[in-house]
Amino acid sequence: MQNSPDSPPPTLLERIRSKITSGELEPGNPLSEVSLAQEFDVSRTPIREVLKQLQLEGLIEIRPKVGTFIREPNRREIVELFQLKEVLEGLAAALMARRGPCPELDQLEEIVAASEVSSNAGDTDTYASQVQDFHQTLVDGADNNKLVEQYSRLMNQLAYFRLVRKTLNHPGRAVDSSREHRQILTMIQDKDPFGAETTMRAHVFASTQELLVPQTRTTLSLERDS
Amino acid sequence: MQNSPDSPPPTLLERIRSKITSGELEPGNPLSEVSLAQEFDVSRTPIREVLKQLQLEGLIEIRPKVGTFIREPNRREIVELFQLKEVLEGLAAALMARRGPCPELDQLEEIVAASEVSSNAGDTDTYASQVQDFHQTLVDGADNNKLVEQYSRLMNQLAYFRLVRKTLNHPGRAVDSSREHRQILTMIQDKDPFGAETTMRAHVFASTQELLVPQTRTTLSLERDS
DNA sequence: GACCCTTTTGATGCATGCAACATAGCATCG
DNA sequence: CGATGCTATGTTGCATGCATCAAAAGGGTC
Repeated sequence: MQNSPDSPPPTLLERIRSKITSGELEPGNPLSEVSLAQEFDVSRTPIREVLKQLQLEGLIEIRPKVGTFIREPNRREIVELFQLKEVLEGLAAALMARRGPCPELDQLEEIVAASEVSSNAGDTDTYASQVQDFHQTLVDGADNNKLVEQYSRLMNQLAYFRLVRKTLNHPGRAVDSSREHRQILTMIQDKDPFGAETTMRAHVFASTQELLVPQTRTTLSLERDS
Repeated sequence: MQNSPDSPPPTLLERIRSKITSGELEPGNPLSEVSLAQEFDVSRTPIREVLKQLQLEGLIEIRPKVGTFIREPNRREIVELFQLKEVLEGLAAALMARRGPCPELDQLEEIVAASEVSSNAGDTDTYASQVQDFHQTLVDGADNNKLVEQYSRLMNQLAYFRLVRKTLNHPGRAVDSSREHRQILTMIQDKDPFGAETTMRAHVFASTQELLVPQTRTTLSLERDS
């Protein structure tokens, strides 16, 4: 009994999507309908429906009569997606601050406390997953289902996990990031929507800059190792 | 030769979607696959693919083994969608202000000028379409394709056109709205991203309030008329 | 008359087969 | 030797048929 009773089995859509977002399949790789059909032991028809939807989500590209390929967002698209990420997470912070106490707020407190430990310890693996949790919990805590939907689509497109690790490898970013998380949490607890949103956006922007200009921090890492 | 050479014929997805968003089909109405297949002279297979995608967009609900129905967003969902609309259009205004001169900026100038005329004249029909143009042009002018995508999905879900008319029927709202448009335009021209975003968000918020609390303005209109 | 069980109906879910087309490899010709 | 046209192959696009299931309709019983 691996499954808890109320967790439905993942749909075909989710299973195929996770094959892509998990990085199991390289960008540019062709995705044959027949091979997917064999792999998941269904016919081509449901596979085709899934692929069409994944195309709509921007994860794959279906070139008619040619084939289906995993899409790799180019730099411009990544910038565009991060601009959206900034305002969506900013909105989440503001909504959560307005909302007041809720289960997600307690979770946030725990996550931030734990992440302060791991960031100071330099445990980037643990911290990376805590960063994920922080942002996801914040979006969930906004109590806006449509926001959750749009946000998850966005994160799927970014294949975010592939990128976060890179950022956090920049020494010093983890502790900075952790401090920013604490600030945001405090502002939410103080019911300061404007402050929470502004700080959140600055935080996302800073993380984005780390990602898009990786060289600067890498230079710093050399200093640390010496 | 109705079609201009570079405008592709609307896809099946677009045709069926427009049947829903145009209000041609009432919410709650069943959408049979076979009847749609007959109407568009294709088989059920492509229809099914389209319906699955429309479900993902939130426009319809597919109840397995039962049927497909046009979804009507409830009040809570509408509030959620407008919260998103606020930040997305705010982002668009900020990006456009940062961007500087562009074709869309000139279009905006023309639209605002024309809408000032129609709003003062009380021509709500004309003004309603100009409002549409204003917001769409602003989003287009942000030069962020992902934003355009998310925004259009959002507007489809809102079936916005059905609602705008109601708002503008509130006497006085049109002129207020028009004045706000002018303010936003000026701030974009002045390259003031923060001001443009803030004003845009306030504008969207005000319009939303008009929609969700229709009674207030009706009361005010009595005062104004007296 | 109300309730429950059975039947019927109509819808979707999926498998399969064929058609259409883009691409690559190869033979042919200049 | 290079360019061009042809053919082979693999892919998607779509139509159709059957299986499956939910909900309504009907009949029987209490």
